[in-house]
Amino acid sequence: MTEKFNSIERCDCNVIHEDIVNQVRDKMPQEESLYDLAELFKVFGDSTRIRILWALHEAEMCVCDIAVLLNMTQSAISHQLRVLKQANLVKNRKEGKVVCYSLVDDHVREIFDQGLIHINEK
Amino acid sequence: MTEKFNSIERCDCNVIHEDIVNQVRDKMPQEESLYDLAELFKVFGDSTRIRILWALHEAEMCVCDIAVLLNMTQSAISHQLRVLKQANLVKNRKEGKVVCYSLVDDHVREIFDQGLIHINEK
DNA sequence: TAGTTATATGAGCATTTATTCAAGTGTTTT
DNA sequence: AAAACACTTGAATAAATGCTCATATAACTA
Repeated sequence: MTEKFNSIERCDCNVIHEDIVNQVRDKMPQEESLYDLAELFKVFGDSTRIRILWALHEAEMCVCDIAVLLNMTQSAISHQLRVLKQANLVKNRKEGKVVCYSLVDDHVREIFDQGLIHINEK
Repeated sequence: MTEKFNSIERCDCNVIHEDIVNQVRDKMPQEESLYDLAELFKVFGDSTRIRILWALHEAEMCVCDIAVLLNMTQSAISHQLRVLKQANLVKNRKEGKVVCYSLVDDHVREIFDQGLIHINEK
């Protein structure tokens, strides 16, 4: 939101390619959309969270089960589940003392798959 | 690779849900795949890089043009292009002094789209 | 050859982030 | 009621990260 109008030096290219740059500028989505998109991918950009998401894609699980599965502390898992929930990727359900987490929808799987396609094609 | 065998306390859940946890464990991809996947998404998880990728999806561009388009220094753009190249998302082509960058393939667009589907559905 | 242009790179700095630790909440069990 | 249990939360810390600044490189130009 804090648009900057600093002293980015222009070069000859900018003049030569002015039309191209302007065309691209017009086609770019609004700053906010791209920021949100980056925020979403940032959530996927951590191996702990990726592993949690993958696990939840297989089955609904409680915090302590995920902790044992990934061999990490409950606290660490709980912190990351919070991030995942804020990103609207997981939801939870209370069953007595236990809190069960699951995926909100199946987008996660599709995003995974796209990523894997890229990785497996190098 | 450095597998940890620390003192993650087991709870009653782990015993009750032992079968589920083991099933999920068996289905989980190898640690390395998920790590690579996280690394890929980490690259997408920055708004500068997302904006560069989006721009390159519209047109092949040189470093200084991208810098002007995004109103950032050439140095900052160059650093990020390096990250994108290491992730095998962009390639470059030298034309005299000028270095032109473009997308390696169209996976980027597909990964974008999956992300946008999720964002637009809250 | 000297100077300019376009880009790359390394060090430094400020910010973000993932985990740990300690303490707190709410539920169940004894 | 007290203790145990599953989980959450906030502060602290170490590591990672993005940008800036100065400098280096490589190609073009005068």
